[in-house]
Amino acid sequence: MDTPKAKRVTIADVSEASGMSKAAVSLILNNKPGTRLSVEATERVRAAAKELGYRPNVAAQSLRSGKTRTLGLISDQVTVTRFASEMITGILSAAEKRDHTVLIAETFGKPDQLVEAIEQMAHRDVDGLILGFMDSRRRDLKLPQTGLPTVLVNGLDESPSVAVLPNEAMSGAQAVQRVLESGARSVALIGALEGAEKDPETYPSISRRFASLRGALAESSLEVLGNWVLEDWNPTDGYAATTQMLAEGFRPDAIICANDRVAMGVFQALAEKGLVPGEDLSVLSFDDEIIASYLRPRLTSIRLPYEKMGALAVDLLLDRKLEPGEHQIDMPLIERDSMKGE
Amino acid sequence: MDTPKAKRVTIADVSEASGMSKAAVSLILNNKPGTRLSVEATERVRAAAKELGYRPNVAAQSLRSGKTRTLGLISDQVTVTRFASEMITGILSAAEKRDHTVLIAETFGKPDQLVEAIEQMAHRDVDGLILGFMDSRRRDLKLPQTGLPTVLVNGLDESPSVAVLPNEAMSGAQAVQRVLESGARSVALIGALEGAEKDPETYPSISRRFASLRGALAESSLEVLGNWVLEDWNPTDGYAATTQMLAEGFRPDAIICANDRVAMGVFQALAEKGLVPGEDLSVLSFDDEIIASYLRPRLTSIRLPYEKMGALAVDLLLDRKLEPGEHQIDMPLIERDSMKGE
DNA sequence: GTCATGTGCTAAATGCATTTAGCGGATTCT
DNA sequence: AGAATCCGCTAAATGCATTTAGCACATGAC
Repeated sequence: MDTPKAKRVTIADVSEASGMSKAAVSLILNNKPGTRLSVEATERVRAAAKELGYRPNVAAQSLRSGKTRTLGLISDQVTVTRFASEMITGILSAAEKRDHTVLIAETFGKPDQLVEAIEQMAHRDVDGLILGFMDSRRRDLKLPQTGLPTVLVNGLDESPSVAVLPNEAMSGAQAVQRVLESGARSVALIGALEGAEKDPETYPSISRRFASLRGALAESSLEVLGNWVLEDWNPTDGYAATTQMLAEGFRPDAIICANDRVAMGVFQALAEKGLVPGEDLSVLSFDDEIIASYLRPRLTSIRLPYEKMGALAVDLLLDRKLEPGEHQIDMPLIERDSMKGE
Repeated sequence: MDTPKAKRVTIADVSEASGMSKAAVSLILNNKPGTRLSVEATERVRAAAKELGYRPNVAAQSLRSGKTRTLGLISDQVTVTRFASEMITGILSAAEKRDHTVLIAETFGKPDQLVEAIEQMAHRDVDGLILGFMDSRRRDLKLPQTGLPTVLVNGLDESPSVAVLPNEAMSGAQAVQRVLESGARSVALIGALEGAEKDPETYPSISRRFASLRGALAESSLEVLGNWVLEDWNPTDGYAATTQMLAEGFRPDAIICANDRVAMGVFQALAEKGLVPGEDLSVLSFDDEIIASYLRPRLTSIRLPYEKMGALAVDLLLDRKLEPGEHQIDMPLIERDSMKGE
């Protein structure tokens, strides 16, 4: 029908072409140490392999070795926010560097889909599993016992596990530092989430972010204006809090926002009063979502380093660094136009 | 070291446990038609397989059949915008429905990386290839001859190929229809891209979007105000055009924006003049990126249906519908708060 | 009773790469 | 010279599922 039977080149073909046995070919092409094959033989084989365009059959290799050179990524959400995509990018490039490929599945946050996906992956004999989460809660994952080496990215399990998290313990201090450099004397903190902040076991990232923030604030000379607790971290929430704050007569030199979506609402409220971030006051935020660069002026934000987190997960898996515990990645401050000073 | 040798359950184990041959087990478990095995035998085998938790070894199956039940997705960008993620979601669920898994690679738009990725995928014996693009230009892809069935999503090749595109030929008419329903008499079209609009061969989506828009506008009773050509489709461009438009005294009943990023800039310019979309005038946009729902008021937008496009690509591949040509997916209008009427 | 069919099932080949045990010849040691 | 060692290389086993050819027995036709 199609091409006249584009037969696959196998090791047998290379063996025949080079006049050596299949065993010799395999030994040579895999650079096995301790073998005693002659230089000419080695060269003949390599030449023949190249000539024929030989590529070992991955299925056959897997069948023999039990290894697939494939990693599984199971994410709760691929679709929303820049995070999942960036994590995927990090994982993809790290895996490619080490000659592995990546199988992807998505659970939409449903526990049974997670189990299903894990079993799928186990069935496909992946060499390791990465579980990615879009919000870093601690969950009771109830992972099926597959024996697969597993790393969680941006999440924790009730059971001990290997986890990669953003270094939120430093993030707040960094923010306060930058606010001080802006020359501010007073600051408003918009976006505490009451439940989350007081439950560090369940919400490691949020609680650490705020603990770090409040600790640094307390040690600083900054005057903290009001206490702006939100229901949620959406633009509407930031907008409402800021409108209220301005109506109550507060006029901070700087605003620290819980995240970029909150900051977006803050920007809108400020714009309505003719206040321009970066000129009339400073605004600093967390996460560095895509909207941070869309906003006018562009938003300075402390970035969630998903790409590096994904890459580290791959390395941990492939280097067999699998003692349960947390690995943390620093969060860089992405300087744009919403902060005064510097 | 680990578990005491968690040996894999093979077909031989099932064979032994059920007292039937391996051949019989394979025949039964695969529901081969035309076989004449007794009902009791069939049941014994199924019971044994279930009991032991037998799962066929994928590598062995692939080795035998030459099929891997794996699809390759190569995307130029996973990281930016919601599109790639959504395409991945569509592909993932469609593939899962048909019991296939998906291998993913990213090229960052670099042609040599594309070739590299395709060869990787071919080497891994994927059953089909999906090439995803974030902006739908026609490109000279120079695909290596792998013989792999291939579908392009949101892109075209110079050579004939199977492609899935959004149905932009309808999108403009739909937009104009909605603007008429809003009760508008006049409209401004913000965001023509001169080069792209006049080069339908290279920019099928943009040119069709605008051709459709202009055609429908000409047939309608609407007065079209000004001609707002942009350099690029970023918030800044939309902001600048709108500011200028308002300064020149234009005051359209409705604004149609080239895409959501442009609309974001339009919103900012309107806000500065105290104009509220959905109340003082209507704003309609294209793409339905995440920011569309972040904006205040939330932006009504005609959606790029990436998820369905991805899913269709999978079906085309698995159904072997591979005659070169275009498949189009309708673009739904996502109603939110920025349009009057209805 | 004999030949032809039908029935239920299995042995063995196959796909491909990897790895171990070991063969035959050359060299070195005693 | 005979034994021990080394060298360069290969035959064959292995991993697992699928599929084809065909075996042994039962049933039916004449």
